Amino acid sequence: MDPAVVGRRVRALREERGLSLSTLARLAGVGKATLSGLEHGTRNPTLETLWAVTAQLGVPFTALLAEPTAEPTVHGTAVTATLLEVFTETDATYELYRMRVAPGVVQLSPAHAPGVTEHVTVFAGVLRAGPADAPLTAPAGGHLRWVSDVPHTYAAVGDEEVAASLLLRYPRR
Amino acid sequence: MDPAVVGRRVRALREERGLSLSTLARLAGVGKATLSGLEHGTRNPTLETLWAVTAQLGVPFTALLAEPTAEPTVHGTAVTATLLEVFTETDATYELYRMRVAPGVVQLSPAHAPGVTEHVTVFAGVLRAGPADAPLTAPAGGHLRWVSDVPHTYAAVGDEEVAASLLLRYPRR
DNA sequence: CCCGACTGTTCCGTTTACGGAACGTAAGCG
DNA sequence: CGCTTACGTTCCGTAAACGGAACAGTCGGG
Repeated sequence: MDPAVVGRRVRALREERGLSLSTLARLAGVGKATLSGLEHGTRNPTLETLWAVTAQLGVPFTALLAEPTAEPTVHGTAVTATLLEVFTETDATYELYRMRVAPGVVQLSPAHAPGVTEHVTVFAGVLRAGPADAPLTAPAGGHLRWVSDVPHTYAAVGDEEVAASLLLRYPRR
Repeated sequence: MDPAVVGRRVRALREERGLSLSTLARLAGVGKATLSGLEHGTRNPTLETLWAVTAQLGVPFTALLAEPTAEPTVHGTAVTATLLEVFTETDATYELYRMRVAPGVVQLSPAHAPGVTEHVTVFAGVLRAGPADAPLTAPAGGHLRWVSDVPHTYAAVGDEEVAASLLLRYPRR
């Protein structure tokens, strides 16, 4: 586990909220040196420190700490996906994945059950995905949706690895 | 946050697995004194220590850090949202929320920073949301997207509560 | 009985995370 | 231009978390 990762996330969350390092340190009741070191990953923060900071940011620990292990991960030729959450509703079940697509390879996935749809939101890179005969393209920040009861493909456009979230919707039969 | 709670959970998890304190300490690469103090709540463990111990137990941090209910960031009258994950990319950070919208109320939320976009995928119910002057509508399985640097609204259409996932995208400055 | 191997706790010297103060820097204002 | 205010980083003495060793207690075998 990389403390630098935690640091970057804290900094990102702080800046999203428009808080300065000084004010967050004051609100959380920790020293500025502590917070600075935490964000830089040059310190090994204490549970108490982490708690104080995350409480001020209104963020659960989960959001800060990359999942350690035991997460179901699916590996394909180009795609690796880790299951984050499963939402069960009355008429459908949703599976939320964190997805990464390696560049230079095209992955072909078989058809799912009838009515299954996929929603992809691209975080970084450019993704071409969708039905094998008519794939769609989306850049970072973009969103794709298709009905995946036909064979479909995933591919990164260009040299950059694609990061995205994948939401699978399985209608109740 | 009570360190004693964390300690009791670690001890419980360790004993469930039939591990002795000594062996867990050795496996995790921490001192026995450290682990003993951690389980008793008489220490304020370091991120590194927690990581080492939980990794050996095969347990995500979440399981340790009491907050079964977490903290729903109650946006207000109609919407309750809980932060599930934060994704940090090079040009943007993403916050993924689980969202529920109560029927019969319309919620108005203030504008976010420039460039922030919201992606909503509806799981159940019918959602009307988006810029206050031009809201969009989506049924279960549908998807909405808008730029949220203007005031925006959330409302459930009909009597059914809306369940959805909300993805907030904050571009890097 | 002892003995060895094991349990978990306590002691202790070293390492280091802590917060306050001092620092360099940048932006706003007369 | 100063002067002020706020920013984030670095310095530093103190407090405490760290691992190793020594400790008492318990079990099972020769």
